[in-house]
Amino acid sequence: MIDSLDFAKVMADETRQRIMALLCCRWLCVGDIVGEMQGISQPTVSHHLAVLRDAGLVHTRRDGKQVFYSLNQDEVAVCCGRILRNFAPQVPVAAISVSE
Amino acid sequence: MIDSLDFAKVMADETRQRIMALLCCRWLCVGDIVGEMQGISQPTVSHHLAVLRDAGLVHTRRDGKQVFYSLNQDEVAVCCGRILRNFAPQVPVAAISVSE
DNA sequence: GCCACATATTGACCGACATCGATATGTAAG
DNA sequence: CTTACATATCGATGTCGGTCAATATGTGGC
Repeated sequence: MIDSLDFAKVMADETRQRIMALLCCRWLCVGDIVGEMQGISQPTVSHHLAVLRDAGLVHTRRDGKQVFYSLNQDEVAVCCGRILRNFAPQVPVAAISVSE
Repeated sequence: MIDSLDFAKVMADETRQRIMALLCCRWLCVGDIVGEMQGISQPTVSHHLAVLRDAGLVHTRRDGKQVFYSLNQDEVAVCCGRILRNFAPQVPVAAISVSE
């Protein structure tokens, strides 16, 4: 349960957002993530996964030697709801464009 | 029109979020903002207002010697919508808690 | 014009964090 | 239990950005 500030800090990194995009709607193990992130070392990916894990923004599952991650979309939605409540209280929910 | 990454970077600072909260639903001039932000100097406040202005997250109005700012809630909502679209596409909009 | 006030910009400093190589930990196979 | 592989942690380095004092710019009054 992170607040708006911590959520923003976690999101405020390009590498992390790339990893989040990779993990959206699917499970990937660390090795596969490293494979998709050209130019980023394994320790760096592992570091970012730890940040995301500590923030509760990813799900984790171990399978043998591999550890799989996937994005916790519900938590993302909760954090966005918190930002909207704090900083856009007068905008009707229906007006928030989610499609396209 | 900033993307998810720049939006997160702008939001990822406590001082900026405090200023944004002050400017939510009302106009304040720089002097009044400085007055509310104890421990933060006028140049620092001005710097953060410039960041918010460049990001399009505040409205600006000059009145004589004073410059007034207020939060651009619509832009906040647009940016949150973008995050939801990118990182929570499978969460129904109705499930996003905005109240309370 | 000059002065007083409000805000913005500049330049320097410092802390936070992203990144890496090296190494440690964990796990399964043989 | 040793080896090989997958992931995590450590320590060092470099960069980015928040902060301030000092100064510049802008605005209205006289």
